[in-house]
Amino acid sequence: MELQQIKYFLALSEELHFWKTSERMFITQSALSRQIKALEAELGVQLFERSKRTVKLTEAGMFLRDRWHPMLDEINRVHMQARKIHEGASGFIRMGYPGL
Amino acid sequence: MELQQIKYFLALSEELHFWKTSERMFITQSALSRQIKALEAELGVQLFERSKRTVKLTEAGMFLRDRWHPMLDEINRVHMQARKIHEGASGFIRMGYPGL
DNA sequence: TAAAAATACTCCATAGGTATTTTAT
DNA sequence: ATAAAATACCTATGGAGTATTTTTA
Repeated sequence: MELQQIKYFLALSEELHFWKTSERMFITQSALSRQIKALEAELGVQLFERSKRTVKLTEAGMFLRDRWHPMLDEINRVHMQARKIHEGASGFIRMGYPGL
Repeated sequence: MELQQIKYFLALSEELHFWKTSERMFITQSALSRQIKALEAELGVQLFERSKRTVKLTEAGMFLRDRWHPMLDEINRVHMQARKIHEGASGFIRMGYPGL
């Protein structure tokens, strides 16, 4: 299970349309289809019900959408905070060596 | 940034030793070194200070360790819950077709 | 000089693209 | 007939292994 797959899943869970989602995620419909399938296989959880003309979330899919979405936001927030700490730290080092 | 890299990072943040960590994660020291480097590059954040004989966490590294660790636990918990929902749902379907 | 991390090179697994097939309307 | 998802096939990127180099204690 990789973050990229979760991002694909969240996008598809909003669009509920493989083609539109693949465009939005800058991959092909084919690649998206396979990634979603791989995610479902690895989780052992069916995420969508495809009736060949419509795509909708399963109950487990809705559950994961509701949990994963805020988690990815949190990952981004934490990343940004870590950058600030890093920049603060390296800024401090630079201040210690004026002129370099 | 991928979950596998975060797992490598968390393991290394506990061991503070590339060789021991690589053994524990079932990869080579070389692969671990590159993955940590790739993670640092992608985040734009230095995670460890290597003084060629010792490895220690930077301030940003400590921050990320403290945030990411519970997040990965949460991901696992959510996964397990989703499996239960899936099994419940498919179990229910089976109950609707007794004999199949 | 010994222990530990980084690097150069190689190989392979897999993510992604193109083209095609299948299916429901 | 058309729109949409799945699949077969191919390519290329990058993750991992082996061997080697670099570094400092």
